[in-house]
Amino acid sequence: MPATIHDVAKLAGVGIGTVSSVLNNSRPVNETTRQKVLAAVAELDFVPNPSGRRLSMGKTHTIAVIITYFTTASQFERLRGVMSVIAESDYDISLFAIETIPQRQRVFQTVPRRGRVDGLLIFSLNPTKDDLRRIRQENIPAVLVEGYHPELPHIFLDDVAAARNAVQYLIDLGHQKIAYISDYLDDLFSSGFNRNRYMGYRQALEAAGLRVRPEYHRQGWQSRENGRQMALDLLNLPDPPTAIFAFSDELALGVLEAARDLELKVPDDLSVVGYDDIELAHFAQLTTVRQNLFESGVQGVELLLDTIENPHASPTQLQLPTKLVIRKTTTVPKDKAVSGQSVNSDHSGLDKKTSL
Amino acid sequence: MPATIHDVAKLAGVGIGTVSSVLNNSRPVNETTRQKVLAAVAELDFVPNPSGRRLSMGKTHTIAVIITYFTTASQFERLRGVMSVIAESDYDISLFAIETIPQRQRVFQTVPRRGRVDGLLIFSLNPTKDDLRRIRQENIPAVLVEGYHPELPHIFLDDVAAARNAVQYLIDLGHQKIAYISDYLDDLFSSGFNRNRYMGYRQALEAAGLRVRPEYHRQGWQSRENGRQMALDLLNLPDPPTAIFAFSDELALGVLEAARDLELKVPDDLSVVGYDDIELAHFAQLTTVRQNLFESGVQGVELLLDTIENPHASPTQLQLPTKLVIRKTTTVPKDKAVSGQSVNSDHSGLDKKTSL
DNA sequence: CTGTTAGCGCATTCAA
DNA sequence: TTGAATGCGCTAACAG
Repeated sequence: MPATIHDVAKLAGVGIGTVSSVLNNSRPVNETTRQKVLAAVAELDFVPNPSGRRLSMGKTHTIAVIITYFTTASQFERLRGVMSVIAESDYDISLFAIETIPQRQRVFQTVPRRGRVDGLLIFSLNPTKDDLRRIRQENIPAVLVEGYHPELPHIFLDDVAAARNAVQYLIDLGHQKIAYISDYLDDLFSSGFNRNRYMGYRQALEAAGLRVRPEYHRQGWQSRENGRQMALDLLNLPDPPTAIFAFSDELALGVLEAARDLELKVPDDLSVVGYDDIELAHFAQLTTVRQNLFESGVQGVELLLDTIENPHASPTQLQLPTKLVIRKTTTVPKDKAVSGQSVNSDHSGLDKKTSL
Repeated sequence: MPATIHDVAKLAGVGIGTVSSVLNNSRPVNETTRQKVLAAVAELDFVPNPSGRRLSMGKTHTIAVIITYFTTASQFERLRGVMSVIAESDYDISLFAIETIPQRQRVFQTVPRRGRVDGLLIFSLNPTKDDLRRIRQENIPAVLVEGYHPELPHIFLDDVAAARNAVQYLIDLGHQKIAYISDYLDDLFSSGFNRNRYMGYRQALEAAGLRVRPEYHRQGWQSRENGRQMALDLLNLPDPPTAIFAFSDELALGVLEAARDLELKVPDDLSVVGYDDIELAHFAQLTTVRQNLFESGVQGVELLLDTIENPHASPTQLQLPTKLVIRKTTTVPKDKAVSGQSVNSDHSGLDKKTSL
């Protein structure tokens, strides 16, 4: 069994209070005794037992990261952002992935507890009334990343504008038949951002006097494979779209696969726009709405850490910028194309960016 | 402040021992009092404080997952495997990402402690002598995933054979100028598997009577961008390779980007083989060595959970199978190609697999 | 400046 | 079958 603070105290010939003081700099200690203690600590290779200190201090030094869509690359990039700042702090990360409704319930019932974690970082999920009640009752700091709640600090995007802007870009290119594929518009996992992106999509169409066709909107669980299926369905329609706007890059990659399956050339036969700008969007040369995922993770923990330190500040809301990154999956539709000319004909390899 | 076991006991009109017994089924309790306790638990929405529990039981119900190369998709797929089994257990996951030597030291110095975690799951890292000493001294269960140590349970691949097989395939296609790009052959982060893959590469060349050219081996930190750089260097050689075998898919994707930069056609101008078969290898139609990453995570935790339950079993070693998955980034080299014929000319979309 | 003690919340042993 | 007492390892308040 590992050494305890008592072993150290005995070996150093001091009391346990002194050892604790040395370890935590909690009160001045005579330099000589200090050295004796340090020597004993080194000798015994002593590291304080976290359970003991947690119990005593009423602080866990642990942050729960609650993640839905744990299968997607975008969540991983956020998590990487989180880990990069956590590595330099003295907090631990406890990871909770939720994929199903029962899991969601179990996690929200047991995790947001004082004595269990010091704070909650919640990705892409809006808390329900019950969730919020528990969070407030336990008085536990919580930050939403890609989520929204008036009473909780959160990091969000202007999804309506970003989506509208992206679809507007397609319209400007000359597209009139633009489809939208997305996650389910209303389920327990939606953070509402899905709905917002859909709204932006509609707004752009309506502003251009284009009809919103219900058959051009497909919904399904987030995965590349589902993106492929939904795109296949759309492209097999009697009057298929010439452009597809996807709720996420994950789905957009599926669209690209579907185009390949059907031997359609992208962008000439089909334009595709994604959302997120995951690392692989660059590889796939996907035109997409960039949100800085890594950064959202970084800002999220930092905000949470602040909130833990300073619990009584009013909830901060942080809006992250988005950018339409134009790469090589979008161009003018075939019937509008002037022969021999293509909007995306350059091969500079440089991303062209349009500020939102 | 949340309710404690004392609050429950008082409300139910019983002793705390009884409450504990009900909660843990640790001794028979009269059905009537049992119901009273349960009612009080529900009323107060009581959940035991884990720190108290841990301290008392000397068990943390927490597993540390130590991950290097946390930036890569392959590690994420492993982690997903881990989370899928953890969700059904009553263990928590504590995540430690290590990217630098100091981080590595700090993590291995503080994390493998009884009272801190119940077990260690280590990804793609071989423990040093010091690491092992601490692990044994603390008597803490540890499992290596994509790692090797004679005294520790581990999950590994036959990397030598898998790499040899992959390079052999390139040779069979007619390639003679085959390069290898990899992680640094010897740094503290290498799990030795890198060296093994290099060995397989050499063996295949030597068996075919091909010269091993030092300038055809490049080393660099794992990232797509580095893969691109290394490939660029290789392809700008006076006598460039006609095929590149990459230590990982991450690097291989960088090679594909480099080819695009140079306007080389893959596979006609350059064949590329990766290693791992991450999800995006499918999207990129990359020929690669498949190791089932998700599965390795699953097997890893399961093995660890077993070891925690049953600490005195002798260390299990599990070899996972690999498969060369042939997609569309490999073909016969240009000078050998019979005009109009291409080995990979079919477009069935089905992966052709070769068992190792 | 430092040793001693109380108590954090729980499981468990010892009595009853 | 159950209540009370003990201790897990630590921090912090208290007393010197």
